[in-house]
Amino acid sequence: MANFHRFSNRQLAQIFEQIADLSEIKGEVIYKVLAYRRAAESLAELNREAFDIWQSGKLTEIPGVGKAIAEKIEELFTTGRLGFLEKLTAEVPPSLAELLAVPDLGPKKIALFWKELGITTLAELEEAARTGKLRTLPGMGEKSEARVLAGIEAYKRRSERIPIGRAYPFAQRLIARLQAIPGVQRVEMAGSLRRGRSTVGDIDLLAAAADSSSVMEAFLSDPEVVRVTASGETKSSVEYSHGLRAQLWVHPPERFGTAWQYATGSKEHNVRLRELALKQGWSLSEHALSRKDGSEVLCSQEEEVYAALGLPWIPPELREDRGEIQAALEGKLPRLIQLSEIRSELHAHTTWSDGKLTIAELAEAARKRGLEVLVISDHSASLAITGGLTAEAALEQRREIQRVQEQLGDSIRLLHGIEVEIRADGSLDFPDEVLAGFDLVTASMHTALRQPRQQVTERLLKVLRNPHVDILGHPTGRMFPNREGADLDMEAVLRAAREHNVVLEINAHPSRLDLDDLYARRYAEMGGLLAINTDAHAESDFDLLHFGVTIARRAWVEAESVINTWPLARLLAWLGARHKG
DNA sequence: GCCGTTTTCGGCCCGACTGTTTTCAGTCG
Repeated sequence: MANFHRFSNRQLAQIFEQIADLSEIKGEVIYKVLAYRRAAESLAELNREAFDIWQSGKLTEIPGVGKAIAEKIEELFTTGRLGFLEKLTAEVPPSLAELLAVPDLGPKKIALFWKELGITTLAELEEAARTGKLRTLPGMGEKSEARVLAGIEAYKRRSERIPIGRAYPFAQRLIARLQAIPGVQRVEMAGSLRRGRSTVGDIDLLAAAADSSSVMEAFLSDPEVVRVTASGETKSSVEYSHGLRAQLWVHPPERFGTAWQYATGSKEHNVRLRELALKQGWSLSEHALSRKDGSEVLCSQEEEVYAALGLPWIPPELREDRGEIQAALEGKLPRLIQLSEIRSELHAHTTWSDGKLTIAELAEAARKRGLEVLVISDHSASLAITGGLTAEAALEQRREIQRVQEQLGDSIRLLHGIEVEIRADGSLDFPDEVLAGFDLVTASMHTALRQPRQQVTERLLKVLRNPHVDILGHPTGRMFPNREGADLDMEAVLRAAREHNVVLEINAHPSRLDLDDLYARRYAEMGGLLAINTDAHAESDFDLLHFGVTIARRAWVEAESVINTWPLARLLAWLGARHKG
């Protein structure tokens, strides 16, 4: 048995990203650079291990991976090294790649600074800019030099990508302000925020107005704006005091459809769409669909853009160049789950552990939102910080739930669940006979997430074999922005969950969003069932449900695969069948 | 370097904004 080097998808993606960066600075043909970059992106969002795909001899089936890149991946797996990259880094100092992340610095300028001034690091670049050396270079002037310094500062204070839970409410406030401006017909979110990515780089907004000047001015002069990074007639960008950035496009209402389609992206989706347009004799831009003779077709609605290309409207959550255009061409787009189809909350906490509401208050909050079923599922004892339940307390809680149910009548159905703690050794807080008493058992990990891959994977496999476990809660344990999830062999976890018919949770809290869209898609494709839960600890948490639904939509998931969409009778029948088996 | 219901060779999205090189290159999304 050969000793292979098991690079993760992420490691492979980083390697090809580095090749792309250094090749670009070197001045390599741009299409090679783009090919490496596309392969890197493709690897990064693969929902299976490239290593496994290599072992089955199917590397070139990965989009963007052809013969040359497949050979490089194979070299990495078999030797642990890549001769091509070693040659490249001998030629182009690898420290230059970091400079590409500085705003307004691209490969051409970086190559210029390197070749003319020998600059290879950020510190050297800053020094050269401060001492006026950059302005002497061809194509550079005082303003460009100042721009480099500003870029370096922006890079240093640059926040990481923003969790959607933070960006979304801020975007809503911005929209409300802009909508109040006379002449503005409509303001919408665009970009990765509209596509529902878990983190966003900046907030993209699009306004419809015949005349852009007043809305642009309002956008730029907002009291929270600390810096204007671009300002034009149709597009402006700003930075706010708390580090968020936003970008606003303004287009006339009759062109809103093409503009919104463009501003929503993703870039890759747009590229594919424009390629398709070209094949059909169109040129597609944010302004219009145009023919070669210069004639234009204007679209005020997005649907018209897609329809002109012979496609059904593609929901924004799918626009990631993950096969959605092909599916649309074939009429095989999924009928994505919608927020309104959710009937039950299966994971919520009360004052019996670390929740803020009593059972009655929680039930009322759920009922007010139209939920038909609420599973009370507090923490179990070993998660001491939450004041988790002992087996005795759980029995007491069950009686309390029954009492509250009697008061509520049939306005909402309460079930008694538990979020039982998965201990470090993979055992659960409660013995089987206690677990058997609950209507629904969710098992979750909160501690010892840093265990080595094999250990933490085994730990979950053991849990999944337990017939009392119905749902695996927030499977990886990740938390935005700081805590990485456990280093799981996800393929093994998904297979085991499927084998034992365990439901995987998409935890809707914006700091979790766990499972993520890639693995949720994989699990649904395997025929597995999902649950979308808010993990509510307070009343307002119920309103975070849409974030979870968005993850499911990004995962191409239909309502049928999500048990929260099932009517009570079906849910109970399913639970009953599980617990008998 | 990848890819193929117009191509196994010859393509590979499109436009705004900025600064500098007075007609365009670089960067970005």
